[in-house]
Amino acid sequence: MEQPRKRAKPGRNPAPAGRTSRPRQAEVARLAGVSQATVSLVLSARGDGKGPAISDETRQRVLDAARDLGYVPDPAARRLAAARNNLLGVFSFTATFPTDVQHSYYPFLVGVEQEAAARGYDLVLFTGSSSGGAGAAGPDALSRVRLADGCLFLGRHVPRAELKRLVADGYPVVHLGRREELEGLAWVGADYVSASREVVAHLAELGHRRIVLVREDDDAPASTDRQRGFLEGLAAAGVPQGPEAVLRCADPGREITPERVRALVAGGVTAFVAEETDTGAAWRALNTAVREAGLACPRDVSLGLLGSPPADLAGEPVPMGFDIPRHRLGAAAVRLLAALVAGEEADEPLVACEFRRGRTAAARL
Amino acid sequence: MEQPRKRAKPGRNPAPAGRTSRPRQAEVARLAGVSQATVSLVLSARGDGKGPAISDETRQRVLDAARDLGYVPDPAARRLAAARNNLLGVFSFTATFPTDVQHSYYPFLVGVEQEAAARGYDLVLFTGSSSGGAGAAGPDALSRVRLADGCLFLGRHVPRAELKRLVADGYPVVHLGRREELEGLAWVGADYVSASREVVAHLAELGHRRIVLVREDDDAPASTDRQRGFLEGLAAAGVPQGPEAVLRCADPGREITPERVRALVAGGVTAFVAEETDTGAAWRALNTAVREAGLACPRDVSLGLLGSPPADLAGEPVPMGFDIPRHRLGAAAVRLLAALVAGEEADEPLVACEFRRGRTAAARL
DNA sequence: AGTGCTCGTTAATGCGCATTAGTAATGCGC
DNA sequence: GCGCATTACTAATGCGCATTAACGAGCACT
Repeated sequence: MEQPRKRAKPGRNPAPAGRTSRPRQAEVARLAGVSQATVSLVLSARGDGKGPAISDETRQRVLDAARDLGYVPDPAARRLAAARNNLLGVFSFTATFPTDVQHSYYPFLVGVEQEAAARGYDLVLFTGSSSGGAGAAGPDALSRVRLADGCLFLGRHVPRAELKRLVADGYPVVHLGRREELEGLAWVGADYVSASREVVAHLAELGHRRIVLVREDDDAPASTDRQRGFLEGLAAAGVPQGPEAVLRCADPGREITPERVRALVAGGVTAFVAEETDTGAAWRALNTAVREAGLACPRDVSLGLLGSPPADLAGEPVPMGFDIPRHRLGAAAVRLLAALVAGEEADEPLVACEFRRGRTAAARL
Repeated sequence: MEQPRKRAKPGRNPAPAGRTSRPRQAEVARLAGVSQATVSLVLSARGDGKGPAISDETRQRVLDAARDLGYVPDPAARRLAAARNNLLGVFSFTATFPTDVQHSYYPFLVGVEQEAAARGYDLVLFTGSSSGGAGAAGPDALSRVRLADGCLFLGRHVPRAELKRLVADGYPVVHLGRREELEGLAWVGADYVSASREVVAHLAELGHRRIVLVREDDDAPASTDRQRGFLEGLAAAGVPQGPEAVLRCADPGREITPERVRALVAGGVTAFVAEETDTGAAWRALNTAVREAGLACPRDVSLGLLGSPPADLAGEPVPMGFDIPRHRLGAAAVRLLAALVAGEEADEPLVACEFRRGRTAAARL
């Protein structure tokens, strides 16, 4: 029998002797007087008593030892060995905490966080924004997220190719906001269509027949959905007016002039709705034009906002419209992601927006 | 020689046959006709040509193979092998934030996020709500942060004992805000002393000689530092007035009355400064009292604010004072933490505040 | 006493990669 | 033609954990 030649041991150097590193399962095992395997069995005990049984006494010794040492499993090792580590990623290409608080994803993150915590997941924030500096963050920028069991994506600047790759690899991904162009991409979104329809319905109930939508020149789903809901609402109210009821402006501030508003009103229009965007330009322009046209808001014309007003208009009367349930959106996203991670075929429906009565809509004179 | 008994091979099952998983280095190696080690060497080539040399031809073959297969490294394995997971924790309690970050901790987090991203770290968010996992935050709640390579702590409600434990274990921890009571705790903070001194110096330059500080009844470092800077500023201006120049109020709203202000002004006081706190009570009270005393702000008395004004006073004239560079504070905290994680002995100095000229201070009449 | 069980625990293994000792091949000098 | 250095690559190892076959002890029943 050939005796294998004794070789020195290559591989990593031992850990730096000086610093006491985080405790490993091996240390817990030593302290508890059991094997590393036992520690793993105890600490990763699955709810369903499937695995090998462990006596209560041993279990307690292990738990005590783990607590005493402050043991925390290494997510990387966990992920490598078990293909999961109870970590959910949140990836955003724009900074997750933008300087402008109002546009931040924070309300959304609150929902995400709550739901994730409730399900025993921790959150890892992957930031794509500044990592590359000049943007060229390399093709593997997104692959960092694979450290987590699944990942939530925020923002519309998520590179298609990378996302597609993740999806194709079967990696659990959920996109915030409707995004159907990518086959197999799971997403959660607010139901702008229904909410917008509801706003129109409300105006119709108040007796309005001629209603105009002011929107920006953008083809994002958030915009087109609102328009669709608006038109559906008109149809439902029995006043289908076709696309001429929509004012699509590249620059609402310039195009929505007092004169134009006055002309429309003179032509029989009694209500306007504006879409919400990051800048709030449409709503802002509409408001200004109406005021400068010398029209009083709930009295002469009714106004609606398909979304929430910009923060700096907090002082103004609350506009009739709807609020986006960012909390619930976040929670829904996590639920969906958790289902994907678990291999289930969950299907999270659109999240409904909340109608807001406000003070800018009144019965038609 | 004892022949070790032949045993069956335990361990993981082979990967589920169905799904074609993404390629590993081994597959790339096979395709390129080299060993896995070579693939690793090629793909993780460090800039400094330290490692073993690889011929250009081999390198190219490997790169081609990797590209053909669409190879993407597994971050979990990468981090496991590298013995660090490039994760930084951010621990905060949602409920309350210390005075230094009260307005919003976004600016701080922005800095954290950017700096972390720039250094290749990802962030793990721990908050009061999620830290308990299944809800109740047990005594070992803080233990969870060990998941990360190091952790940033915000707020003063971090349990001392737990923090101490982490520090004692050599776990890299950085606290936001001066915190010297805990031996060995690294922290970053704004230099309130210098900034407050500068505010006083500015007033002195304008000719003010009798200046009064309005502060709340709190012994937080943020408060005492401001007072110290204030007194140092007086001394530097050659008008040391001792502690009687400080109005320490448990309830500024009640104690800083118009009468009192009028009396002080009658007694020769020409300028007031207030500390910034989470509530902004001192500044608010001072402002109100001055107005109700019938004094015009820059004309009759000059005012200074040792910090930034509360958000709801955004409409008022910008107060003379200083701004806390929250953004840079966040970045500094990450730099410090990264140094600790790397085992370096970095020492992040206090971060300077920015003087703000404002419109509430004028030359003494 | 032997057989067949269940229960509790452990040894051994691999996840995918980085690292490094070792080896084979080649060049170089004398 | 023999060291010796250099170059190019590979084998072996371990990171920390989960998994599972195997093992030993205890027990009941032939």
